[in-house]
Amino acid sequence: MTPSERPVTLATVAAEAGVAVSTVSRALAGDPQVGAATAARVRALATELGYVPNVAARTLVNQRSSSLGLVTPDVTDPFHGQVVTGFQQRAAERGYSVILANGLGDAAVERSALRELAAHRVGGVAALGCVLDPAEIVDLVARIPIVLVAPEGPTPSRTPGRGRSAVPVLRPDDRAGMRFVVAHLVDRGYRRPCYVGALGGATQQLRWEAFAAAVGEQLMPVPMVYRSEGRGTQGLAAVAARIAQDGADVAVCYDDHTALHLMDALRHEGLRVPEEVAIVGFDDIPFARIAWPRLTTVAQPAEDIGRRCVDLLLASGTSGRPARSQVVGVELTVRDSTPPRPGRRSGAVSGDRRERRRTVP
Amino acid sequence: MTPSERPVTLATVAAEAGVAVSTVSRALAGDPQVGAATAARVRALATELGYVPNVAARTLVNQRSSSLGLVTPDVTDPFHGQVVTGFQQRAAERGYSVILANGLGDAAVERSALRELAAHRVGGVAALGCVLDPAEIVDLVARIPIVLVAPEGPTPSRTPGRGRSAVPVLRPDDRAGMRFVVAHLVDRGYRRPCYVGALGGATQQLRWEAFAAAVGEQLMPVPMVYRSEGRGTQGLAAVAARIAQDGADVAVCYDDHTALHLMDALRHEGLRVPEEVAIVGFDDIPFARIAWPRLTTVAQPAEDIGRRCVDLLLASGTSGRPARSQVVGVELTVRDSTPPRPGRRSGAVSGDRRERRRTVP
DNA sequence: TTGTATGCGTTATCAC
DNA sequence: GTGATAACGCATACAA
Repeated sequence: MTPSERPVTLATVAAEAGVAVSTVSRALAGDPQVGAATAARVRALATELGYVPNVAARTLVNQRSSSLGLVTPDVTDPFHGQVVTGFQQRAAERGYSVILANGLGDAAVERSALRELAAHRVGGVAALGCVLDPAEIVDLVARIPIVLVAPEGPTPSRTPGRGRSAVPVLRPDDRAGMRFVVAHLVDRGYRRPCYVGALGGATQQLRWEAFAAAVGEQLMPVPMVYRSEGRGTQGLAAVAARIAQDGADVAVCYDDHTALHLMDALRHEGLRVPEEVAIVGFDDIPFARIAWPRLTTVAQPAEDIGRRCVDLLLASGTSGRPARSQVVGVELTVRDSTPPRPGRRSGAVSGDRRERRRTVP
Repeated sequence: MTPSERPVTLATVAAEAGVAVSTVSRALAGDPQVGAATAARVRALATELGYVPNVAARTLVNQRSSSLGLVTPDVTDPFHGQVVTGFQQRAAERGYSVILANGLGDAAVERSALRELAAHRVGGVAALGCVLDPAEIVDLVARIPIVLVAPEGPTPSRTPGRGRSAVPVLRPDDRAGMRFVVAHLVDRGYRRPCYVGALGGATQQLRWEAFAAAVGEQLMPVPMVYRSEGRGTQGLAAVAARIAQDGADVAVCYDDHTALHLMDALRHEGLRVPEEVAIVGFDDIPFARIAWPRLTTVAQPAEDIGRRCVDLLLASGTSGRPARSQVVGVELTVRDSTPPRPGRRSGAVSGDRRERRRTVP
């Protein structure tokens, strides 16, 4: 209201109210020790003067900040965007701000992002799809609670879900997801599946392995694997051409983004989707639902993952112990990109949407 | 490296190096006044001890923080996501962190978000699609530089582009965009356009007005207007049904999100897109390119808008004057959702790759 | 070239 | 109940 030249602090309010700064601090903090009359007077004066607390000062004296750090490769990716939304919401609910840092999938950028967050003395850091070595990550953030979501860096020990590794990791249940997918494809009469993904990331590797294992369990023929180069449709043009040649009847993709681009590339190649080649994705991003054909995919609870990160971080901050790694449950969302294969008996499921769920320890 | 019990500060390094804190501070800041030898020794010691500067303390003494605030309705929206990415990148380039706050299109949430940013004493605030009254916004952030991107709140004065309003605003050039669209539609032989949007926002209103004006300039018949209720396909089902009834040959949509959902709804209604109803979007989000048919749309330079916000904010911070409002240029991206209308001569538009494929029911 | 001292705005620990 | 005061970690004007 009244635009004052100098910023209004506790001292300003104290002077105006004729009390000490400590009293103002207590009154504004809701300390029951202060008299009801003074408290009311001070509070009224504070709002009137437009007092706004200074978090920097507060952080300094409290030795702990009211912000959490979130590093993500790219907010533009819908899946990451949803995680960010969930993280942001839950953080706000618990009185925390969010400092967002993009890693861009680049080690150097991620490093400086983490350093920055460490400098902010944030109450915790969640890192999505980090390419850095987990060991280096814990080193960078020092003693700040951290949680890794589907890290892409080198895996320190291949004991997923069992022994407690030094750094807590959240991962979708790729095994279960791919089992759902393969069971669904068998049920719908598909016989020649192939897999489409890129190279490099740990998640890429794990997901492919999960698919291969599921295919083995169902005694399906060993699928072809196609590696896309770079993101976008152009990288998938070559893949589409080879799929057309090899005659796969369904392409299981690393994620929805790949799946949607593959659809586009396949059509460009003259193939009809899903009549000639069916498609399966992973993530269930919002656009999977309005693509044409609507995409059958494995749904990850993206926003929930974001929320869970906040809870883990805050719990870890108060307990002092690092959180435990978790496997996040997934569901199969059946849509129109995997119709029943003609000439095969399909399971007597008439509806087009069905969700199965399975929880994992 | 060496996990110390107490956090390592300037004092820690100073004690270890046998110099004063001020010397360490200067050495680490790259002050040429300190001796080369001491500087090197101090710097080595700092990294060895794992010293990380404390931004809270730095902010407190500098009276200005090295963070910028960004409030957005929802990061999940691809357009906003891209703006966030650009903002984030440019901020990092200039040594700033980004505090992200979701407004969720709710006045109360936005209010507390802005209050939070004010408490952080950020160096500037960019607000995307804020529903709050601009007057209240400037009041909330006090003397912090601010820029509004396509605000949805009540417009204080209808003098777009001319007189300097109190708060700087960035807006896409809806007029130009819609002129491009209508010219393109006329050229392709469309005669019965309609407009699909929602109610409420200022941007909604301005965009519709821009479209109506462009239609008038081209002497096209006055278009039907359909208002969708809520987001998503369900809200557009009724619209699709009425479009089928009324017989429009092209639907110009408020944004790509609406356009993509409308495509889905129209197909659900049994209409073929784009053969029976063509579609035009606005924004050019990444998925516009891989939708089927690929979406003709007006491209906004989303990431550039984000970057520009940072520059405006920082310039405003140093100059002390608020930035000037700007109109952001847009381009028409012609894809497959607006093919030449059969039976009409279409202008010999060359250079646009267009791919016509048969529709699969 | 380096050290000393002060203050940034808050909270917390004392005394009154 | 309330007031004075000491930190918190850092940058800087000033002294040496």
